[in-house]
Amino acid sequence: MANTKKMDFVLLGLLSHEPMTGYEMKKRLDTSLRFFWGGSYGSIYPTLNQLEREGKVTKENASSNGREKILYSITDHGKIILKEWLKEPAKKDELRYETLLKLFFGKEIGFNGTKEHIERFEEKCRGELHILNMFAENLFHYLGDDTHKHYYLTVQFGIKTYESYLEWCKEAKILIEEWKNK
Amino acid sequence: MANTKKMDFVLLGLLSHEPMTGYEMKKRLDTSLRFFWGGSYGSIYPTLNQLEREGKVTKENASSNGREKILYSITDHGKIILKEWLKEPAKKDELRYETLLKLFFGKEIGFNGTKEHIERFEEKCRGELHILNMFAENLFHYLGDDTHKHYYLTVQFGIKTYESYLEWCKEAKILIEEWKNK
DNA sequence: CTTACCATGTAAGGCGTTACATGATTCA
DNA sequence: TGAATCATGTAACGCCTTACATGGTAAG
Repeated sequence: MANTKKMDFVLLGLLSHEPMTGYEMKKRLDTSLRFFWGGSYGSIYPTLNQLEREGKVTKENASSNGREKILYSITDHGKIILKEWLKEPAKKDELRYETLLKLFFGKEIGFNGTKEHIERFEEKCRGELHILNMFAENLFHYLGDDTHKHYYLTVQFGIKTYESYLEWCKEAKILIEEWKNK
Repeated sequence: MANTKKMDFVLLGLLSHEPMTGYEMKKRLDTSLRFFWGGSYGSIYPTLNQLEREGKVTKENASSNGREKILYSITDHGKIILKEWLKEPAKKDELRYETLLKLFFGKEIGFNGTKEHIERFEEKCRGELHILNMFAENLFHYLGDDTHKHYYLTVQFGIKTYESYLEWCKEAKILIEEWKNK
């Protein structure tokens, strides 16, 4: 069964930016990467241990006072593995929208139900777009740095995407109104 | 552990359009739904049997000559279950793009590597957009029918999305050229 | 003093893909 | 006659989330 797991590369990638704890990696997944990737502690911590066994990261005890804390760093070997993967073409770009599924089968609930789904989606998009715009604004001050430049590209991708979603929402609602009144 | 499985609703939804075989459902997943949903035989056939045990679909032997063939139909109970789910707000709209992951960590391979990823992505988008445009053209002749109207909405969503992806590719490549020459 | 946050980890179990297994028909 | 397509299904196994378990610190 093939290697479909990406978490190791995600964690190596984060550590290529700077050493950090597992907890911090989770936060990055929930903020910077949240638009296009995710992951839970249940997959982060075991993967981190696996990476250490494979010599791709090193642990360093950074507990202060009584608070447990493990700082992870990427090794040279880890960097090589990461680079190899980064150079390979991306294999899977996948979108899974329940909203579209419900729209596709929407005949069963009628245009009013469909419209409600679109309006909920619209609200969510506005929220996401707002967050991404803030990210972009902040990032703008750090564009001297290559890491931030790459980050910026993905943020711009998100902004473009959500803007087009919102346009679609508008048009879709107009279409539905037309269809309803016929 | 919660019910995260959606395949039952997908199959019920397809059968709400018309009775069909498991093989045909797989084809729909690979064509009409391919932009926003997927699934393999390994999850289709077992789910179909489960749905029958639950009284949500019925089987009908439609073998002709020696070729095995099972036609599935949705039951009244199945329709009720489907409608209930359709009325609920969508819970998860998820995008997982390896391309964006490789871009995010792109510092490790430099702007040339990043640019290659974008160009590959661009080509893929052009292909997808071409397919979606053909779908839209064909669908245009069937817009009298509500099922096709809902299908049309999702196709328009895909078209908008890929068009914005292509715009982003163009802009991202310009940015990268600027960054490279500095 | 209590809530939010920092911090690490395991166990159970669901979900879904890949690979395998089988066999008929249609078309070039 | 060989390749593509129609057609159904199972087994192994990997991956990931949810829920649980634990405990310290900072701020109000």
